[in-house]
Amino acid sequence: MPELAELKLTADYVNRSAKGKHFYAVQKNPEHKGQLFDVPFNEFIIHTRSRGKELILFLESVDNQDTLPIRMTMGMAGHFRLTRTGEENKHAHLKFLSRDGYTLSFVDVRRFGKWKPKETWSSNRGPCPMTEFEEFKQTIMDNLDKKVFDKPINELLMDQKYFNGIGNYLRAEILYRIDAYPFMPARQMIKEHGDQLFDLCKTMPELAYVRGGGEIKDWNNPFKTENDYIRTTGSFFKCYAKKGMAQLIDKTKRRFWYDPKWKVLDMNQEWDYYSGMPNPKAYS
DNA sequence: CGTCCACGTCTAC
DNA sequence: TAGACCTGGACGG
Repeated sequence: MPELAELKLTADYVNRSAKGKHFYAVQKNPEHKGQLFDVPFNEFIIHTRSRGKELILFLESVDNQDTLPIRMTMGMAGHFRLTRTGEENKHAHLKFLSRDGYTLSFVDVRRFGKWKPKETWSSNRGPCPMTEFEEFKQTIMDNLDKKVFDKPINELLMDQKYFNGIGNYLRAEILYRIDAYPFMPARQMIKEHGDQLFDLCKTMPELAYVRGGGEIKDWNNPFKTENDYIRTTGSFFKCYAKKGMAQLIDKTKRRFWYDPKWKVLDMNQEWDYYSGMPNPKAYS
């Protein structure tokens, strides 16, 4: 999915696709459980912004100043596609029809993506590490005494309240680049390697963004040019799903990829005898 | 055919 | 802290 970089690429795609178009209708696939809503305008334009793993579509009336925001998340596979009207993808669940015969569709095979009209950014998600870097750092520093920072850093990185936009591949790529035990308590990691950790929470999504979404299977940056391929030779991924890396299923049932030098050999031991570091289980 | 796996949340015991 | 929510691709028999 869409993690931070893909959300930003999705926003770029929507802005570019909708540019100059006037839309007049919204349709929902009845299969989808999402809310059907009316757009109270005869004609509207669409623009969008992303923040972490959220995106807001702004439907703006052509006739007056009214705007209807739609808050969205992309789930595991959601994205937008512009097609000729009538040629929409089988899994297009929310469609905006334009006067010149095109449809901007929200396509989502697994239907984990969601939308909610009249809503803007969720209060339970923190600032975007890429576009609101100072606020992102400050929010964490202001809350460092909270109990949630006792959790191992590899688990806390998935917490959208503090790391909005970081997902399963980004946490692996971020922690792989820090020479420290990836299961240590988050507070300790932030105290000892905070500057590097914060920087990586910004630069890894930036790198994935310029490389067109981390080159993840099923996600292709529609704007990628031949020059981008040349400029970005080599995979973005050094750790996630790479042969030779260590992996384990974490407490939340997600697969965590990490440097085998920190390999946990016995999940039942409080201290890992190979790395000499505390076993992640000791913190769960 | 079957089982496992996937870039993420949600909510119900 | 299990499951629930979904489809489809990879791979095994």
